Amino acid sequence: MRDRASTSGPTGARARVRAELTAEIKAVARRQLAETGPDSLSLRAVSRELGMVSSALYRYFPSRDELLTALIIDAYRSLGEAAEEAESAVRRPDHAGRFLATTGAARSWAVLHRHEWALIFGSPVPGYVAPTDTVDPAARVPLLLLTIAADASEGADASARHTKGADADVARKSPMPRSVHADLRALRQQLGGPDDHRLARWVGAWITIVGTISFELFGHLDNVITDHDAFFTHQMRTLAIDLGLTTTGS
Amino acid sequence: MRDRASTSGPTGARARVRAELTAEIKAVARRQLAETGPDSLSLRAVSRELGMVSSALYRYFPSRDELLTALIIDAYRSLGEAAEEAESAVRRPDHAGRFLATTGAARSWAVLHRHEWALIFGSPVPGYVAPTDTVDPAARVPLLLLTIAADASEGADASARHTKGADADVARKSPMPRSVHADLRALRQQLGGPDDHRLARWVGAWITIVGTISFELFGHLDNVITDHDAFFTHQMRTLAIDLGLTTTGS
DNA sequence: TGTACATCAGTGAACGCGCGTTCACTGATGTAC
DNA sequence: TGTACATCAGTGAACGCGCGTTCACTGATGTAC
Repeated sequence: MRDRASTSGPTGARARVRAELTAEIKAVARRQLAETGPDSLSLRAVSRELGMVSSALYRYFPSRDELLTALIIDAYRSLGEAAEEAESAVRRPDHAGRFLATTGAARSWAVLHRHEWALIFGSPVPGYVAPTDTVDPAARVPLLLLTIAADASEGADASARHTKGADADVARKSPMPRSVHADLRALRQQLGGPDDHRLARWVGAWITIVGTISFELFGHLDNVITDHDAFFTHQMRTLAIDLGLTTTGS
Repeated sequence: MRDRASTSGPTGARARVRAELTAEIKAVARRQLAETGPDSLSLRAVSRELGMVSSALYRYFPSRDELLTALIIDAYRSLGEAAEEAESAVRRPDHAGRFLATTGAARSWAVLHRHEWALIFGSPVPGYVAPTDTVDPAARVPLLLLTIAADASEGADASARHTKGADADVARKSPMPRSVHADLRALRQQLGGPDDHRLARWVGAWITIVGTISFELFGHLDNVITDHDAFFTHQMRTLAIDLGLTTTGS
């Protein structure tokens, strides 16, 4: 299975085998996750499938929680990659297209990795506390959306100067409390992004995207909507409209 | 604790005591849920807290799953009541107010009953299949929202005839696939509601409401937004605007 | 190139725990006459 | 009103299962000289 006869890596053969087995453990755990759900993911079951004794896993992960953390980080990474790849295939000025590609890729990934989605966006696993290393991978898709937001609002600002479009935009702002302004300002200092009202809309959009995918995956669309795919796309198109995204750019 | 000395009910004292204990079991289970989460809710732990032997619970619930089902139904009911009560306190023509009261009440309920919220809107419990009795209670808040939608779109139709508002409305429609039309038609036949484009927006709104509450409760707002309450209200105001809701009616 | 020692992967048994569910049982409470 | 029987709540032991984690151990693989 694992061939240690191939070219010796820079860190030595032992280290390479170790990395491979670590990956294999995660792969098996991911597969089992796909059948059960985070709470019932068991080290013993994973070791059984690997043909090892359960205690052997402790050479690779100091505890069950650490394995969970590794899976969470991998899930965020995998989701982020899928979204980025889909988004990068769309021509830059097509803001709406980039948005739809991103959200569509996120949903497709979620449908293909239901329990991994549940692991990162579902109910928190009781007793498990996510360490800080999960923060960066978690921000990947939101960051991607913010780049679209930035590109789109540049265009909007330019065109607003000589159209009546700006009026409609202002009319669709709701009053924003000081505390929200402060939170958004802090957020913009970290990640960038457009002005507070637009930023709030984009944060809301991200929440809606996650919510729409979860709603479907957690079964709440059953017996209500049959064509989940078409429904999702329609919702995202509507969301794109509300975000003021266009297909051709400014 | 349970006094069987009071006036004998219509179904006999034994039945009354039985009903009381059933309620007590659910109450304890609910309390334990608040500490752990659905997966780790254990019949043995519940019986322990009640000072009974674990097998005694089987006089009241034929299995753990049935207890879970009872809790789910109760949760939907409790949420529905909270939302309806809040909504009914707002004067009828204030559509935006009714919307904000409903969503605010839903969030407040969720914050107060985090794990019950997770039970109904979080990741599905592995192996558990929700029976059909949960459908009606689950539809309560969505139905309430639809009554607001109906009232609001009546007003909108009336005013659209002699303002330019209708144009803006049309501009904010995205093309809708046949399959989605069909699904929405079926939905309207069951529950009523406005035309397909508006109905799609309201279904989307319900999904966004649930998603926004879950996003907060499941910890994804942590380290990003400090004032959760103000943030939620702002998001809902924005949503109300996108739904075309006004404060005074037509 | 060869030997001596240190490192590390994997074993197997054990600890101590919890779980859902079944079953034959004891008493107490209700019901019919 | 009083007795005889049926109903039902709750008991306690048991079945069979799974779990995370620790620990002393055996061998194999790598490293330093």
